[in-house]
Amino acid sequence: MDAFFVSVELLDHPELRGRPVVVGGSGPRGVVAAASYEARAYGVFSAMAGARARRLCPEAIFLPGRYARYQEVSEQVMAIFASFTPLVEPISLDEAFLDVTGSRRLHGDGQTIGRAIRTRVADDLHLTCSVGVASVKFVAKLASEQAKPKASPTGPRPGRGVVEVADDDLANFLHPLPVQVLWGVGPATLRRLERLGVATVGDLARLPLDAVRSSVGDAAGRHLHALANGHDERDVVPDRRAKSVGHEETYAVDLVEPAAVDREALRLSDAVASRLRKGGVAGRTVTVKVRFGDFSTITRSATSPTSTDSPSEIVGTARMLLAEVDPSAGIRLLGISVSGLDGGSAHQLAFDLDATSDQAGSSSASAVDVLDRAAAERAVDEIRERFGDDAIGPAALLDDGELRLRRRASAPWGPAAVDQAGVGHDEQATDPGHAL
DNA sequence: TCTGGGGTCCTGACCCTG
DNA sequence: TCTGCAGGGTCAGGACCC
Repeated sequence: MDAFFVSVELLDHPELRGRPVVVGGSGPRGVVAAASYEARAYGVFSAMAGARARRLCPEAIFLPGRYARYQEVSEQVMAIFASFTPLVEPISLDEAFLDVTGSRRLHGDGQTIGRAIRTRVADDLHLTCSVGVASVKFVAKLASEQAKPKASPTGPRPGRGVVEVADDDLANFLHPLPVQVLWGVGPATLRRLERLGVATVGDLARLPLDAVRSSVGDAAGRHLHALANGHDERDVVPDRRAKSVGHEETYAVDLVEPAAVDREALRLSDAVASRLRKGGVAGRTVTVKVRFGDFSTITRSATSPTSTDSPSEIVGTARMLLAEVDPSAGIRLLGISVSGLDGGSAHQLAFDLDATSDQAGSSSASAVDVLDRAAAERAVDEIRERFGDDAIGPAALLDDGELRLRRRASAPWGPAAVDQAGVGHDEQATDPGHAL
């Protein structure tokens, strides 16, 4: 999709068409999530710090971003893709690989299908997309980049819409491109490759494999060398399962008080657990991530013998891990994730759990406690299903009678506002909820 | 200059076990 | 019983993607 987040905003706010519009980057520590082609003409690009974007283009209109709305439109886009082939592999909200090998008899060749998809997306959703056609996934991705519109000082220049790279033209297409277009070449790998005299994909393709492996590592070396030579055996994989579920948040003002850190750990754990249960999965490894004011980042993790989707168990592990972290230097970002996922819902009872009702005064959890808690969590899920994510939550998150849960990605591009506790909150979450 | 959020994958160190 | 080794699991961190 072309400038997807911005295009959705323009769909809902047509009066902004033709003006420089930026999604994200409005807060003190936010970054740009998407920029309209008019804003790009000023040098504003995604992932740029909001402050820099405002300097480059002071007249730009900054919008906070509505993840749920983009998700909704994304589902409509993916449904159109799925009407051409069942083999759709989403790589983000606005991009997907489609294997149309088996659809050609019905819908025509790759170019024809690409044009038909563009027409459907334009007619049904009033959005534009660009299509790359190739027999190799990452080449198709690069071709789609070349098919996109381009920003210019006089306004957006339309792209070609569909670009196909034939198999016998792979080398001609790939080799002149800068090596950083390859998936897996970021700033660190680029520096290493530059030391080998590599500037283009062709330079990399001509190097001996062993030289590349010794420079960037075995796995990355093999992968990049194969890509540079146009080899990519990866199939289009629909229904890819997540391997971890996590939440992290950057705060408008660094957290320094242990109580504030604890409260945020509870909030994040609750959100993660809720998503695990929604996805029907549970995980064994809890990881906490802490980024300090100087941007140094540490992670700490612990793996338990049994998997969990319980907020109390996740926050318990997170608290244990955070006990080793001194927040006095200021915590800029806190994150909690759960990995080692398997099918959730069923609760494995550990041997140290009492199989009978817990005795009064005993500090150990009984099997009955666990089952009661699971029932309570199911009830919470049902309430959230009916009344929204912010309808119910841990009492410890009550703030002046208002429950502030701020769930998945409601402020995905940085903090927007600051309250007295120094914690940025989502401006959309205004309805007081009910605490547990 | 200032660096979000949600992920995946890889590497190396370390520990445990057979 | 001790030692060396290989393999697997865990943990922490880095790099990268959209």
